[in-house]
Amino acid sequence: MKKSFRSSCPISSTLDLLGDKWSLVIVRDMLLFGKQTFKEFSQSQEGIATGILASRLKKLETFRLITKRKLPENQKENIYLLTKKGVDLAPLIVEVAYWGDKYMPEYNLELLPLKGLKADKASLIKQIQNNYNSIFEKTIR
Amino acid sequence: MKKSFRSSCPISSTLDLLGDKWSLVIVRDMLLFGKQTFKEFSQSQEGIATGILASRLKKLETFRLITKRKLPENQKENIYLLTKKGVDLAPLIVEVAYWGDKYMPEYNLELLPLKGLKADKASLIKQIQNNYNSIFEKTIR
DNA sequence: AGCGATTACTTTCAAAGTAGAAGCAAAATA
DNA sequence: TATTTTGCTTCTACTTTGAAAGTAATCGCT
Repeated sequence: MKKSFRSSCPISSTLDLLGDKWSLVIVRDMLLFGKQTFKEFSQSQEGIATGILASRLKKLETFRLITKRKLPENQKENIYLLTKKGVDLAPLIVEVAYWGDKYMPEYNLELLPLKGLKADKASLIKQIQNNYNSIFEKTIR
Repeated sequence: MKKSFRSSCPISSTLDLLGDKWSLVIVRDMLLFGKQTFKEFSQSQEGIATGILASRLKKLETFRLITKRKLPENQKENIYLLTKKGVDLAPLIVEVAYWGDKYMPEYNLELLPLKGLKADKASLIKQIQNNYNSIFEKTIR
């Protein structure tokens, strides 16, 4: 895994970390679809290869956007959860979704969790984050 | 140039187009630093290779995020300008900058055009877009 | 008009990254 | 105990990237 950053610019540094085709898709699946396990991620619409999925999960864990743990009642599955650093990507993801929905309509028809909520961006972000936090609570306790 | 999209999700489709390490750096340079020519882009802090720069400009032009033209008084330089579709990436870029500034402080020390403007995100976006529009007007007329 | 410098690329090629398939060990289930 | 599930790793082919060098058109100077 490469860990070098091209410059001291926060934009290019963020792109060094997340600027690939898969990292934010994984975060999307966690934040909007509540996915938590390797298997769930590997079944995304986009069809991520398991090797790439493994390397991306490792990178996100290394940079503390997600945590990996096992639940006491299940020693087989790993549970991946977003940290605050990861949940704080919600505004960025929402902006990506808005721009994509506006400018790539030929390819995008439905993104279920965001439907009918376009009026108020700030409350949409809040709702996504609150929803994730309740999933998080439900999972770890 | 690949033109295929993995799914009908606006997030993954946007990442198919812009999810690489360079496209948004070029948009940043146009939007925040007013860069307009191949030479100016090739002199970014991050040191983009000319081959990659050429391919990214072509892609951005193909998808109509930027336009390429020559000014009557200079047949040598190409002038690249953002379209509305490109300027509308301002909110996304601002979110990337905010997240990076918050979570990668060890690498990011200054991004000049955004300094001291963190209080009000919406007006920052507006200011960036208005500023770009005035650069645009100044250039083409 | 001639000449070197500048600009905007293109080409080349090795290195790195990606994608798909198969393999495998540990844990859970039958 | 045998089979399935889960979470990977490994393998191989293919694609993309990055650094350097090359090229053609235009410009600026004399």
